Amino acid sequence: MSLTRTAVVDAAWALLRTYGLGDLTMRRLAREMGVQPGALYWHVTDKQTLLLALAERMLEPVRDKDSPTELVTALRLAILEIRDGADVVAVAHALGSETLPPTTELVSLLRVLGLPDDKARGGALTLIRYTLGSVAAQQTRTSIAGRSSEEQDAMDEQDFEMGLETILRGLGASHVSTGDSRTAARTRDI
Amino acid sequence: MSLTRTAVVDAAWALLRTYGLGDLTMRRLAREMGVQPGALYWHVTDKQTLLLALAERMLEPVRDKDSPTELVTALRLAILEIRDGADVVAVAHALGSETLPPTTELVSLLRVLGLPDDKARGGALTLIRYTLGSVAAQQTRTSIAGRSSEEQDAMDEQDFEMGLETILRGLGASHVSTGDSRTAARTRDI
DNA sequence: ACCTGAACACCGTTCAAGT
DNA sequence: ACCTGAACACCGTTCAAGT
Repeated sequence: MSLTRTAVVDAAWALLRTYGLGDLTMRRLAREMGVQPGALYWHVTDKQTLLLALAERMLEPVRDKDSPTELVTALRLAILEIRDGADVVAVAHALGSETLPPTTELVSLLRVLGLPDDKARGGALTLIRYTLGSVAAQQTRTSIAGRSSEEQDAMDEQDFEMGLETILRGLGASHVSTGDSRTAARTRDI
Repeated sequence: MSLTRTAVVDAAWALLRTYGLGDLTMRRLAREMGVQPGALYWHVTDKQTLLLALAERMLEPVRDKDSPTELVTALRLAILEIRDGADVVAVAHALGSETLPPTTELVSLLRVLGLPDDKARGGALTLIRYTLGSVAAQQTRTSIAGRSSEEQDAMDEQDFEMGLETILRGLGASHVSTGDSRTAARTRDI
C-alpha cells in the first residue's frame, strides 16, 4: 500500500511525542516508515510544512472555551504536553499563519467581557505571548534536566497562574471603575 | 599568531549580527577565520557554550536600570537588535543559568516599589516571559518577511508597551489600595 | 600548546530512473 | 502515480598526528 500524507504526519507525530524534536528528522522518519528519505517529499512539501501540520494537530483541542482563563490554560497545557512543543509552535508559525489559531477566539472572549476592541486585541496578544514565553521557559528548563520533577511542575503552574491573574487584573482595572475588592472578584470571573 | 577564545567569540558575534543564526555554523566560522573546523574546539567547548557567550554579550548592556519599565524595555531592545536574538537567548539559557541575568535585578526594582518578596518574584517572571514571548513573536514574523517594515516595528512597539503597562497595572493594583486615577498615575512611575 | 587532516555519524533536499 | 538510488551540499564533533 502506498504512503499517504496523513500517514507521514501520523508517524512524525509519534516520533515527536516519543523522542522529541531533536530526533524528528526526515531521514529518521523515512527509516521508521521503511522507505527512502526522498519518498517523503512526494507527500509533504518540506520539513517546515510538516512541522506546521504537527503544530496544528497540537493546538486542535484548544477550542470552544468559555473564558480567557480556560482558553489560555488549555493552550498552555496543549503545548506543554508535547516535548519541545513550544519550539514546534515557534518554527511552525514562523512560516504559517500570522497569528496563532486561538488568538481571534481569545479576542472575542475578551470583548464579551466588555473590553473595547483595541483593548481586547492588545490583551489577547499580551496573554498569548506571555503564555508562549512561559511554556518556552519551562520546556527549555526541563530539557536541560533529564526529567521534570513533580514539584517543579507544580511551581511552574502556580507561577503561570499568578502571572495570568496579574495580566487579567491589569486588563480589567483599565475599564471597570470599581474598588479593589470588586475588581478582585471580577478578575476571578474572567 | 594563535587563535584566542575572545577572537572566536568576536568572529561568531560578527557572523551572527551579519548573517543570522542560520549561517553561524562552526565550519563557516572556521572558514571565516582561515582555520580548520577542529581548531575551534581548542578554544571553545562546543557550539552551545559559544552561543551562551553570545547571549551574555547581547544582554550585557541591560544593566543598572532605575525602573522595571526601563529594564524590560532595554531587554527587549537588546534582543531585538540582534537577528534571531530570541533564539540565541533560548538556546543559550537552555544550557546556562537557570534564570536570565536581569531577572534578579528586576526583582529588586519591584521590591523597591513596595511589592512583597513573592509578588516581586512572580512579577519579574511574568515580565521577563512576556518580553521574551513578544520578541520571539516579532522576530519570527520579520524572519518570514524579508525585511522589517518601519510601521510594523512601530506597531509592535506600541503593542509591547501596552502589554507592559497592563502587567504593571496588574501588579500595582494588587497591593496599592487606591482609586483608579491614583493607580494609573502610580503605574506610570513604575 | 596549538593546529591540520581526516574521519564519523549525521542532516534536508533534489531528481533521474525505475515500476 | 509513487518510489528507489544516488547524489549534492552541508552539519557538529573527535582525535591521531604533526609542529
